[in-house]
Amino acid sequence: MTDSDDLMSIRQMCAAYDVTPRTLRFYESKELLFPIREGQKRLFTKRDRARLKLILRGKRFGFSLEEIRQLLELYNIGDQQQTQIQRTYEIAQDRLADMERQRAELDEAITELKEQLDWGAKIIASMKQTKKAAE
Amino acid sequence: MTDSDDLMSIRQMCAAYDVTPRTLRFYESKELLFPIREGQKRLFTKRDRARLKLILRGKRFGFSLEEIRQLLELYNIGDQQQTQIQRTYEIAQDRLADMERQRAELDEAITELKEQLDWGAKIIASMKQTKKAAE
DNA sequence: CGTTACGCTTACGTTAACGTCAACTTTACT
DNA sequence: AGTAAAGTTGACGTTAACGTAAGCGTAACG
Repeated sequence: MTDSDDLMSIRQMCAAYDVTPRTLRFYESKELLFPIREGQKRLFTKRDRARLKLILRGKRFGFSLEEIRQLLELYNIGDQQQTQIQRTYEIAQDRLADMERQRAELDEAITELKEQLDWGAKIIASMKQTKKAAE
Repeated sequence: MTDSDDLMSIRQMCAAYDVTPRTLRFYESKELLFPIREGQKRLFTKRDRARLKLILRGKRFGFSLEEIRQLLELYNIGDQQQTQIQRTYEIAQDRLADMERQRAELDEAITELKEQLDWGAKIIASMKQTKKAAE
């Protein structure tokens, strides 16, 4: 078991994470991924895969790729100067606050939506009753 | 207190909900709002304002305008035929499930992000210590 | 009666995040 | 050698949700 089974082709990546080649190349162009090259071809490392997972999850929360790129720097924290770290740290704090606000609103909306649904269900039920009575 | 103080001009709407005229006209064109007309001019009713609030909240959760439009039909449930109601009802059920999944993921992400931040904070602290020691 | 304010329509411009060719090259069979 | 599979780099197309500017109507104000 060498280091090489740590590397994946673009197709393998696509299959594994359900994305297109275009997407992976796009992410590379945006400096979200840094696959190494074997000649022309891209080879994705374990690190790229970890990053991709975070990217995909980030997207599900509505983060922009640029925001995700900044968050990813948290994982590179050792590379940066202290001021940079502080900045990144602050960005993440803000994001966290945003997310918690979002969750609170989401809770509210879920509750209200559920009420709406109950209401709708009751109307449907009453309509069925009316229909039955008319038969 | 007649019915007329129930009506707002486009500018009043913009001020009240922090949106642009363009946005309101756009929402109308997409059949999310239905302001009445006084000559050429739009007059927004209480109903439009209620809808706008829901639209803006929907957006904060990353719903598309089209999805929001469908959700808004829930509030119009009396107007529809039974099959239509059923469809809308199902759509809302699905959305609700989506939202709950989203919340679960959000909870997870918040937890992980918090851990990352703790980690970052510790590193920063230790760096300050090191710096102090060097002085 | 001119101009400022508000409003309208039409229509082209913009950003994000890819999709979708086209036109190669390289590698892998057969 | 022929060809199919997998990969590459441009470069233009697409959708959503407005922004922005042009050109026009009208209504109140000084």
